[in-house]
Amino acid sequence: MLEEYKGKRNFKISPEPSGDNGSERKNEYIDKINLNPTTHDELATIHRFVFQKHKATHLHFDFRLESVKNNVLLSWAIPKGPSLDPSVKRLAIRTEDHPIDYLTFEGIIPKGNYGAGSVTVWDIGTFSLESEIDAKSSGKKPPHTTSLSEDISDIIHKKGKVTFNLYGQKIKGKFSLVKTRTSNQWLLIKHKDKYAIEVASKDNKNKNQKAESHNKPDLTETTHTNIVDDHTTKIQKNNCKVKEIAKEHYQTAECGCQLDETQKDITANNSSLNHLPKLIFFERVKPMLSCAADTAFNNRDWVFEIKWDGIRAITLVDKLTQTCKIKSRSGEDITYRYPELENAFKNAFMKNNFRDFVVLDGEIVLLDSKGYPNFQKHQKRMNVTSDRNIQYLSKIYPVVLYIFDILYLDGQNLTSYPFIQRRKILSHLFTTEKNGLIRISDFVEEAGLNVFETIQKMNLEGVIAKLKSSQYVEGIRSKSWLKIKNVKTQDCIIIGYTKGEGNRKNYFGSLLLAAIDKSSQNTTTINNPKLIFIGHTGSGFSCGVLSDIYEILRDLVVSSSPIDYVPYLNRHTIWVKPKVVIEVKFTDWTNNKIMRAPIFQRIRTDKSPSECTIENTIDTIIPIVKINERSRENDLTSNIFKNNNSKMNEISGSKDGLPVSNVEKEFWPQTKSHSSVTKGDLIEYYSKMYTHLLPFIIDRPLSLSRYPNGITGDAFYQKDWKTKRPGFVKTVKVYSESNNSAINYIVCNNQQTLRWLINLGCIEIHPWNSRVFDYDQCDNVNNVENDKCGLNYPDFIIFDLDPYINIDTQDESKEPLYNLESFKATVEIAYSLKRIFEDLKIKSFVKTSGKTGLHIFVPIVNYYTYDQTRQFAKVISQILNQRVPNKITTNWKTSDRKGKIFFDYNQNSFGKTLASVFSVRPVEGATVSVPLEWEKLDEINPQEFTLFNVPDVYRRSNPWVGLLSSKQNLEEILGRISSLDI
DNA sequence: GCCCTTA
DNA sequence: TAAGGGCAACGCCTT
DNA sequence: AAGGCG
Repeated sequence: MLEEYKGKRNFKISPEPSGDNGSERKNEYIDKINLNPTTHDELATIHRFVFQKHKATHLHFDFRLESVKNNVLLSWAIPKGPSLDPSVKRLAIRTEDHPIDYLTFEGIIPKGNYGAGSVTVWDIGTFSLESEIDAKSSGKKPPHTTSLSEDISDIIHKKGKVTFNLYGQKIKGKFSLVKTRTSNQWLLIKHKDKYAIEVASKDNKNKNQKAESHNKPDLTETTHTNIVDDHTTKIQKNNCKVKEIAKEHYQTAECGCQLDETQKDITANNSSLNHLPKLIFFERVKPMLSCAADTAFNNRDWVFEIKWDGIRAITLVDKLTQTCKIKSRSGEDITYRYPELENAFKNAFMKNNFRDFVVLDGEIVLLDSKGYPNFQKHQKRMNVTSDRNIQYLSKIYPVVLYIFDILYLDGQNLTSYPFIQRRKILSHLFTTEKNGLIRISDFVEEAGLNVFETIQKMNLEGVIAKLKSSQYVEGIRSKSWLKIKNVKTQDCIIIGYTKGEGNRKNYFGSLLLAAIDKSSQNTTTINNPKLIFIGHTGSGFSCGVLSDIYEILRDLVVSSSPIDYVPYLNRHTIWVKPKVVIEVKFTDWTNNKIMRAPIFQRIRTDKSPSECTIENTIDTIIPIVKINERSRENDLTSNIFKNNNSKMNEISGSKDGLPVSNVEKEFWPQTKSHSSVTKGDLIEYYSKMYTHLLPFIIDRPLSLSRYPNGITGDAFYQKDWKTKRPGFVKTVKVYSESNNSAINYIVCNNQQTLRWLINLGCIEIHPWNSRVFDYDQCDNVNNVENDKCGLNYPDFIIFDLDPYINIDTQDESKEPLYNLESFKATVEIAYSLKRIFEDLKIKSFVKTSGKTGLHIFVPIVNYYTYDQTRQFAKVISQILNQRVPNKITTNWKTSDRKGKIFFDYNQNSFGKTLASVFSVRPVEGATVSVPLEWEKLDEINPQEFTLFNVPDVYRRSNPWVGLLSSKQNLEEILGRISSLDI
């Protein structure tokens, strides 16, 4: 009987009853529920039930009914617990039978076990099966008994429906359990009787009485106090006031997540939310959400507002400090993004009728010149973080704030007031200017259909219907706020599909859609209508439809696109004959005439492709860019075609299985001297060279310089890695004075990381000149400069020689020759430097920068700080300047550098980097920074060393092999400087 | 946003 | 029933 | 390039 129960549990670990205590019914449970059976027979007729509160992964209720016949507890898990409202059906999932002992079980099921979490008895009592009870006496005189001949387990197996009366301390009255079509799913429904509480009814006298009573103390208080789950322990340890408040709030919220709105409001009223300091209230409050509804309606109890297409914003306006604070739907502080709103509030402070502060709910909207919301423009603003851009954008694209609710006023929580009253308060509060940035969102009573018609004509996003009497329910999708979206629909022709991922890998991921563009009819004939691409849809398919459509499409596959021009592809595409018609809904047309967020609705077997025309839309049609105008799109398209037979698999699959992307992407465009170099070529180069490269970058923080679109595309620097990364990628947090916080640097200590970096578009690698000593110490302001961290102690002194730049003669045709000339001049200086080093008996190493300069490394023991090595380098630069007067400059100013070699000793500083040895440089020719023998330096042209030949040239020898082990002592060297001949 | 799974 | 996870679209900004 | 947002 209890095999399933036993099989799921390990009774050596779990305190739950094993179910092996024999079958004797014990009096003790009966005693607990205050019955005094006098005979054994009477005892046998008593059927008991229990509701247990089970804090497992989710808080839920376990409902158990005793089957005397089988000596087990029939069990259901009820996520939301019982409801006393007959109109509320509660899902009950049938779970395995439990032993009778479980009736009074309370305890903690340890982590890792089945049902891990705490179990408490929430209500316990007896029940009687309905069929045995005289309807009149139902609920009045509990008979507590059921005939021995009928057992609940029989009814359940036979009928899939059972009705019974519960006689508990919290839960009383008639209930039914009804089986649904899906296996194991039942519904627990309260019948109408004197215990029922109908929340929905308006003339309900027991308004304040809860339909559900999860918050009542548990019956077994004493036992319960021993049951402490992780969460409460944690909270109990914090006893500062704020945390106490947080605790209360959390606990009500924890229950509240399962409550319906009426009860949620009541708990909010009773909680300390009413007295919260303003900041705490503001920070904690979550926006109330709305449920989706299909159609608008007319109803006296409702009001209707425009659904503004913008960004939800909760605002704290503080009159005392003359500030406002705006937070987004997710709780992020976004005040700084909208300086114009801050200003507007400042100006409004004098003119409003509140004393202290208010908390408002609204939507930030960017309006176009005609006053219509423009979300696409808004997107350009909403993620911008740089101050300058924010200021600029706030002037050219200012936003407005439509306020539609007030949650808090001068220390008073208004969330439990009826909506209509809150709106009254709100309208008395502000005198808003007609074209000011702070506006109150209008509403219309009753006439929802009219409002919807109007917003449809205006092409707005939709309407929100709000129940006049409703309270503000935080963070909940409440049915008292309904969104009715102005959705558009479109019949489309499927022209292709992409492969699905994850559990959709055996089907398609999305469908490529096309329709007939009426506006270009003049270029087409009736027999050959012009199909244009209008987007991908990947949502709205149920399991069955997914496979149905897939089966249909598989027979229609063709080798190339059935339409002339597809502006972009998001992944590998399989084309199909344009035969199948579907209907999708979508929110709007984007600027490129692509549907925004299209959702599959249904297959239209009743329509032919020729009927799929695009309806006229109000917004202006912006012509789609031609292929030639957008080379990037062109590239993407061709890449995807090429991928079928490309070396993508060769590179990603066979070598090490690390994922790479867009290997065919052109990173260096073709030139007279070389064909184009792809990202795949770059990956191949580094995979050949990693043994040479890795020793020079291990344990060194990296500054990434990224070129995701090749050397001609936009590039950016990146130091702080904030998002996720593969497990093999090491990082180190380094304290930064300028940020007054730690920067999380990438460290490349293995081949996989190198591959990952290259795939991110890091053409070159920029390591620090010092290594991490202890990865856990560098984020500490006190350690970052001492030897615990290690990063302040470089391994080499570096000299960066850059040839003169002649700004006047930037003529690309002369470039190679010109470069060689300046390189030769740099070599001369390098040799002079080398002679100084020889005089000082210093070992030095040279590499090309990969461009026209040279990098000279003097390896040292890492005992000296950057400040010391920089001083040393400065001394060397002075000596050099005396030996070769007027040939070098250490001045950054380019005018000063004209005709001279720039000798940069300032690179010997904390956090400064150079492109590492064997780095490919993002310049024409895909040249590489290569190490050289000093003697060979005047024989080579740095342009000769490219990503293509370096692996071969350096396969056998590496002039820098001894570098890392040649750790020289600066003090000895300094001793020799004084006796140096200039 | 939608579907599916989970309890 | 309803919350959470997985999978999709598009355009945008960020690093 | 990849993540995150609405």
